[in-house]
Amino acid sequence: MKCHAYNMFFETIANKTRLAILEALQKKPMSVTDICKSINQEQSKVSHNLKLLTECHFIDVKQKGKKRIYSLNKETIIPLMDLVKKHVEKYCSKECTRGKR
Amino acid sequence: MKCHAYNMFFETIANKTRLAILEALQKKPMSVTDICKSINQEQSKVSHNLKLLTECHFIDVKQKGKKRIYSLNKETIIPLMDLVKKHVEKYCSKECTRGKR
DNA sequence: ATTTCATATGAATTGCTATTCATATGTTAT
DNA sequence: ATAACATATGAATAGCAATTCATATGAAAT
Repeated sequence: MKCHAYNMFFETIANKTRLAILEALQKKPMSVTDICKSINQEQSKVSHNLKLLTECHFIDVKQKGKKRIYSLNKETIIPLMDLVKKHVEKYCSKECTRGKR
Repeated sequence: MKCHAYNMFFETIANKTRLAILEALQKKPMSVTDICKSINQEQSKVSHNLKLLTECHFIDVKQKGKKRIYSLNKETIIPLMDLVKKHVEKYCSKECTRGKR
């Protein structure tokens, strides 16, 4: 197992802001400004996190006028989220043993 | 999306030590001591991390004599790792753009 | 009952990541 | 060329998780 790559994969996805971005992009591709509005977060914060998501190839960008349109890499993210959903539904449905850490 | 549960799922798995434990348990169920030897880490560190993995139902325990045998929840972890493996092979094969953060 | 082996746990500290703020860069229209 | 909009980036700080160390708990053997 390429442990470093795996670790980076999970570390990148294991973040409230980045998860919110990924969720937002499931609906449709969006510009940075739109993402900010959609998840109600500050622009520089969003940009920093978009960078990490892009580097991990969870999302793609293309320039469109002065905007940069980010879109989801559905091939990976959708099945991944499905897996997690199943797990969460099975084990965390009622009460989650553990609170926020 | 139950964002908190998703976040906890990923945060729990996004850790060098815990990934190593999960990998070790893919071979076979093991006691704490065996895990320590297998991944070459200290006992209290391993125990703390086993707790988190257990709370997320990534692993199970059963008592056997004075040992506690931990085993992998293969139903979730194996397909998950397969997904990540594919992604990593596709996008991170040669050079990973990004170094350790 | 006590010792030994096995594991868990609490609390302090270390270490790292996320956010923030200020500013730079890039793109288009005028 | 300059202004206005859109996004990216660097650096400092804030915030949180990981590790460590000491110790407690638990199980079985003597």
